[in-house]
Amino acid sequence: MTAMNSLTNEELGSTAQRERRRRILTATIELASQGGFDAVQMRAVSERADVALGTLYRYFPSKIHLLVSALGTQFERAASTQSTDFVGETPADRVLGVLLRNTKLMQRDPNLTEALTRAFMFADASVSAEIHQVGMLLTDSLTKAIDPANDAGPTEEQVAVARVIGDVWLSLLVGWVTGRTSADEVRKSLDVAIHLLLR
Amino acid sequence: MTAMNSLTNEELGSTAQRERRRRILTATIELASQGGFDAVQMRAVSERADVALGTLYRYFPSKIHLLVSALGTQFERAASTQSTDFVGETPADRVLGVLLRNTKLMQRDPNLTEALTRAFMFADASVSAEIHQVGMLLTDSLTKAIDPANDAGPTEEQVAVARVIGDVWLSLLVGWVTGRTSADEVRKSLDVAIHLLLR
DNA sequence: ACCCAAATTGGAACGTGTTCCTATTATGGA
DNA sequence: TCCATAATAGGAACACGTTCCAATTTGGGT
Repeated sequence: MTAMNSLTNEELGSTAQRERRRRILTATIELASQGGFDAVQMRAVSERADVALGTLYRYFPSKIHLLVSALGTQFERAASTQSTDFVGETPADRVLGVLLRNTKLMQRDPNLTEALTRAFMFADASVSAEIHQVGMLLTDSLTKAIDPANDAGPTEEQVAVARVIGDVWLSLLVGWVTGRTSADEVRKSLDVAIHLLLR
Repeated sequence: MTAMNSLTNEELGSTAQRERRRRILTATIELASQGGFDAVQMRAVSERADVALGTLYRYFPSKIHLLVSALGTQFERAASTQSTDFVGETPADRVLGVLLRNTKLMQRDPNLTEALTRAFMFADASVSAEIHQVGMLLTDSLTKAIDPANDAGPTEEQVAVARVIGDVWLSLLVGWVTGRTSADEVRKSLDVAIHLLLR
């Protein structure tokens, strides 16, 4: 109970509380989607979610915690809706498929992506729990794309490669979000990096 | 004259102005080194550099511009003091050498690294000029490490590989700065990534 | 040496993230 | 049902990045 972590859905007792948490995250994503990082203002979130400002801070101890948690829920949703349909002969093709689909999804809502990505990158050590959860989701989906048939879990090497690819993807996403890399350059660089790493 | 970019040393007319700029960057690095990103407060920088707050903003239009520019000067200094002494037989060894040395340098001053890295990652499109400069310095030093004897400039492929390696390094640095990756993990992951990319 | 434009100073003011406090409301055990 | 405790509401207050302004200083051209 360190007041340092976001409250997860599981440790919330009553239905009303889970409902509050859901409203907060929904409001966050709506605001982010409309105006990006800057539009996610804590007062605005609390009003739209119909909670007091103090309550918002009890659920999420900072704007960054809030946004990274929102990113986590988005990733969970994405992971649950696409887990099994890998296309492609080679690991490189499948991984590229997964990442291009994710990239396209995110580029369809640039404001939301900007908000979530910048929060992720700006997060400090106090957000490591929330960050770690997102990192795991990403690495998992990549190792599965590398080796979909494997039930025994990925090898150390596969995890290492997946991590590197995830890192590259994140860097490229940051470049795109911050306007220094075009969508097309992201695709090309991703292609280059993946084929270098999975050959 | 869009007031959107940091003033570079070259476009500063008088000696007094160059001196002011130097004082500002020195103050920035000192404060960052002592207390990290949060300690670089614009009022504190202006006081320590003995410039008015408004002047500070005339030289650097935001805290992020200021920190990314400071990062640029650090990179320049590092690049000028180490440019020619590559050790190692293979490109992978030489690149690893360069990045491990840089990593060690940065890990010796964690607060400074935290401040500069987070600024770099948080920067938006308005900082692209400053960002681009840093990116060039990094990519250059990597392509030189890959192929030191080459006077004709790197190939497209070499640049692509260098960029990917730079991205991975930045992501790892962010992980370390935010406390989710240990220094040892950074070394190991770097080793893995480089040997995957340069083989 | 003088004048004008630009640069600098010093500080007030504003916006937004964060903290804090008191009054009120919900919750769970006796 | 009643009480003790926690949770929430409502909003003031504070910190720091940023903007703005009036007064002063600096520097270059004549």
